[in-house]
Amino acid sequence: MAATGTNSPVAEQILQALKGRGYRNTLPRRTLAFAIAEQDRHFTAEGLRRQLPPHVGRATVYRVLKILVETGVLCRVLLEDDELHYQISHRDHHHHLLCVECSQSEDLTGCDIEEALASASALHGFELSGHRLEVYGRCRECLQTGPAQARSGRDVAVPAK
Amino acid sequence: MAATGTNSPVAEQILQALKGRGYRNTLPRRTLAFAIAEQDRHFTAEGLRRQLPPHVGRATVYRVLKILVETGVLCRVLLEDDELHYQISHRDHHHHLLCVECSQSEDLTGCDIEEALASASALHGFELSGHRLEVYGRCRECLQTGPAQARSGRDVAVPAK
DNA sequence: TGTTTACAGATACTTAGTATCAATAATAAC
DNA sequence: GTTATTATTGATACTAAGTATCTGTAAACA
Repeated sequence: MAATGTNSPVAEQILQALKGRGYRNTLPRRTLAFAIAEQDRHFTAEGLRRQLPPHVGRATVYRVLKILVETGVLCRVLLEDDELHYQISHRDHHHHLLCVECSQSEDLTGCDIEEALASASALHGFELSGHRLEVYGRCRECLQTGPAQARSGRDVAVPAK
Repeated sequence: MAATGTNSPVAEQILQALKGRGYRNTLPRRTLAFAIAEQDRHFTAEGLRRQLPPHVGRATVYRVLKILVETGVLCRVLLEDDELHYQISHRDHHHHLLCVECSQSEDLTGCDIEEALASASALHGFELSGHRLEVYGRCRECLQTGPAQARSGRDVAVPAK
């Protein structure tokens, strides 16, 4: 079959995940899988759609994205400006270090907030059920190339005061 | 004037904050201030609007909310389902413990993630600029009244998988 | 009391996503 | 291979949340 000609392990992985869940292997889904595999940054649903041939409908894009998030293939990341993006997920529950300059993202490792959260919640009498954490900053590459620039504007994702 | 008759310290505080920033004291803003003061949970822009007399326009509601967030009077909280809510802010940068059952929220104290984040980011070569953290769970009251209930469904704000 | 100008509300638009539904194409059955 | 079943598609319309624009209005201040 045509599409598989372009050998893309990531796309194959996505299609496998769908197959494993009993979803059919359709042309739009293959198209989506290859398009997603080509993203090297996090992306929005609409941004992705713009990169697809026009015959792939909006609804289909959203439908497939939803399935892929449920399947664990993609995860959703929330940017500082509240924009919701998607990216390939490499592990189960994890957090992201998001570069506000180049949109690169890394999985945050070496940060054990789970324990701290658990004990803090306990102090409040809360039974912890989940949390969401996104971390924003500038990545190594951007720090090297672009000289830090007066860093104007808000620096945290909360009321600028 | 009618509205100020109802003595509400919170509303007064909101109006003061606006005044201090050079914003005019208008009828719609007074109406909004009193309505916000009456909220005992976090609320959405639309939800708030529905509680207002119809002559207060949509645009006005969103405009005032934006100003109040910038002013630090309100802060935005993000629920597990990505819904954006607003609530009165008591301090500068802080996080929330959100009860998924009764929508109560508490400021999370006794949780020093800043340091952990800083060192973890450093490991990745990131220069930290901000973060966002929301914690979900069940509050003391809900734990006592409603017996924990099989806790079906997702328990974390990440791909169900 | 009048003038300036911020603000209001109406309206239209945008973005992100969902619901509906008839036509189509994967898959399974034969 | 052909056919039947049914998931999936894309079009369309809709919703929710928010922004842009614009004209009339009303605060604030002199």
